[in-house]
Amino acid sequence: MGKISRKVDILHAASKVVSEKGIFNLTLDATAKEAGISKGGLLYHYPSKEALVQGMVEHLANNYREKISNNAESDPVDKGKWVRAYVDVTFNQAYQNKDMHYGLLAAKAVSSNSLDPIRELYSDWQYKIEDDGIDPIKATIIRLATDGIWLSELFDIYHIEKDKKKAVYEKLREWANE
Amino acid sequence: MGKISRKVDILHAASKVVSEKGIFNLTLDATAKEAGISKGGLLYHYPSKEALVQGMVEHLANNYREKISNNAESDPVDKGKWVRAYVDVTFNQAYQNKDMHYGLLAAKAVSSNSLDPIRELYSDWQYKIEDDGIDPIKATIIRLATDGIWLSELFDIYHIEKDKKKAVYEKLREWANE
DNA sequence: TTTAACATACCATCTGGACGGTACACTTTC
DNA sequence: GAAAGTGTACCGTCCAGATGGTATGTTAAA
Repeated sequence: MGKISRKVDILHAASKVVSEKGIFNLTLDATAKEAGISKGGLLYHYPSKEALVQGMVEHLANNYREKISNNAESDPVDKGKWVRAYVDVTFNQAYQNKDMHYGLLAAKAVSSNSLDPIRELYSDWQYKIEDDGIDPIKATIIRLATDGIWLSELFDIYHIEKDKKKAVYEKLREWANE
Repeated sequence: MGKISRKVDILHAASKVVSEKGIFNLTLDATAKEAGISKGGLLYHYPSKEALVQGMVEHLANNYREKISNNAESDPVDKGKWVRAYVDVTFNQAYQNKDMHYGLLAAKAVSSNSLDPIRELYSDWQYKIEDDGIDPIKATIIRLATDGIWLSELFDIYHIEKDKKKAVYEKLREWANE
């Protein structure tokens, strides 16, 4: 897209490779080709495959963190705002560049440390969600159900239908207000 | 363990490799070594890497299907029995040979078709859960939350604490009775 | 003219899997 | 009942191809 950040373009290219061809085909060659540069050019920006995957995870984590923060902070009601933000962003906003989730798949494959930024995010959210003014177990369940949707979709084991997804979304939102 | 089924031993060995060393190190050599046989011997039982992974997924799917069926059929109360069976088995029984879940990770990496047995299971359960005598959306949420736990654990992005897990379990069971 | 942003050529290593054997338990044939 | 044949369960070696990464250009902007 923009010429400003070729690095982000490369990240998108890598995600596309993973989503279309699987983790085993996330090679430097394939990523470079998808990004329209040579392998040398790719290695200039990301000096190793691990660095590339790290970049994917960090980009995803930063985007996600920012979106949820914005959402929670602009919520007029205090009680349950983090739970609502989590549900809202995951259901409605994160799916636009859903391909970026594939960075997690790659990270899980490459090395265990690569997932650290996401783990940190999660433990942070869990803390906020449990202190959100609603029953913490209920809040946790709402969060887990939300995770269940995107994880099973990322994993490709279960794709929920649009209508059902909307109904689930509405019920979860309802619970986040009680 | 038993000498009866070397094939199952091999499957366990492969799962162990994935869980300990990651998907990229699931090689025929590593699996053979872990199983205590040679590569040639391994290839006798599973003629290709894809066949090995296929074996892992099928084994997991069969075990899971059987456990849930037994659980549901022995439930004295009809209403909500499939939802309860799903929650019960996933929380309390599937975690004994949790390592087998790593077959899914391997399958996702190797080829898209390898996951078919699990997809079939899932669509089957979804059907039963929606026709279980309780509100289908609520039933779906219970199921999604259950998935959220094991998927995020498998993915290694969020590990729920024991106490919290128990509390979640009890609340989900409670909802499955309403 | 220096430096950022690439491209090209090349190498060392790893991996799947094909293949030729081996050991041994059955079974059939004579 | 011994010899010959047959199927099962392995072992160890070899190799073509793919892959991550290095080393060394090249070009265009500042």
